[in-house]
Amino acid sequence: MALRHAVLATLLSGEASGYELAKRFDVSVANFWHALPQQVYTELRRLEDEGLVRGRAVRQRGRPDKRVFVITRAGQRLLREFAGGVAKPSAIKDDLMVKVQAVAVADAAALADEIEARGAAARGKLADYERRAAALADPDGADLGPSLTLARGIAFERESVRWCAAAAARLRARPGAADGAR
Amino acid sequence: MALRHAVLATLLSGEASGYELAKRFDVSVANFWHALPQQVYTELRRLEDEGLVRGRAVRQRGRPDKRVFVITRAGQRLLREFAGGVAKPSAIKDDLMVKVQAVAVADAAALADEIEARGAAARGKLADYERRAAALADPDGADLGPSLTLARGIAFERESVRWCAAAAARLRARPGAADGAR
DNA sequence: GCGAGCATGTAAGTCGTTACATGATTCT
DNA sequence: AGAATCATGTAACGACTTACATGCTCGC
Repeated sequence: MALRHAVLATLLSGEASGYELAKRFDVSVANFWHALPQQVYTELRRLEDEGLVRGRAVRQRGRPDKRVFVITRAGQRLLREFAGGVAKPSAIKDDLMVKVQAVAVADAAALADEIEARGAAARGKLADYERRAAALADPDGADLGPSLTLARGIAFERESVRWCAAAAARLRARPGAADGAR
Repeated sequence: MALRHAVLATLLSGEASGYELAKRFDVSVANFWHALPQQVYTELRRLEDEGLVRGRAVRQRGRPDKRVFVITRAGQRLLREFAGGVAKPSAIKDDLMVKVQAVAVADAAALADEIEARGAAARGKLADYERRAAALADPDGADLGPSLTLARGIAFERESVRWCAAAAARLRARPGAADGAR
């Protein structure tokens, strides 16, 4: 049960609907956490049942109605307790790196293409994070947390862009060019 | 079922026992994947049942006997099929970053300490990866895959070291010094 | 004698992913 | 007309984590 902490921490930056949170988790907060929309909805329901978040319905015109959630005092207390404990080591799972590790039995050219696509995606995320970092009102005060995690995300994506370019080049330049199957 | 691909890819670099693989997954291959010993043992048994790896017993003196595993042709075929498909986006989960995001309701000094400990761990990993990268026999040929994933790990850990130092400094220098509880 | 490292597993429970399900509105 | 976006969920299944279990050797 760690997704709940990620959800609560995200809500510190302001209220959000399940859908908005889901998008952040699916695409962009991939900075330090990742979750699917279904997970987020399920978790929000549980958090509400336990009084850690509060939701209210918002009528919209031209769009389906939605429910936006805010963190409660009990939620903040839970977060503080979580922050007091020991953090688990970070976990990374990256299919693409597994493929790279296995390039000896795979198609290097196709892999180079995929890596370049990943590099393009990283450039997109980078731009997004930089926009958000620039938009923070008080990067050394109230927004210190988000400012630090964004700084991390920016450094990470910059590094990704660099590595993807270098890796694709090395894969294309490698000696035993054609292989693919045996 | 993606752990199996990570195990098979790791075995491309040479045979290993369950214990050895477990350590690589628990500590160091955290570079691009992460798994607990129990998972590795369970997966190895399944892979052997399916003929994707082959194990043989090795008698040892002064130590318990062990079983070392090698990848089979069928295993290589499976890896190649995996490499041919589309890679899932990478997934990161980092408790420490959740804490950082939530620093507004937490103890900033304690967090700075923990971040510095993480930085020290990153320096350790970095040294390990650099040793391994230097030990590769043919970084642009047979060892291209491991060379690229190590390069990624090295860049990542270097960035971690930098970020940890900067983040700890900013947490200690922040305006509203004492907080912790409310 | 005790802790650390080597070496391998099982069982129960929690978490995450995939597939299914619905429905309105806006853009092409 | 069809695709994309907004908006929210349930159910089944597969993956992962935590707790439990065993036993030997080496160094302090």
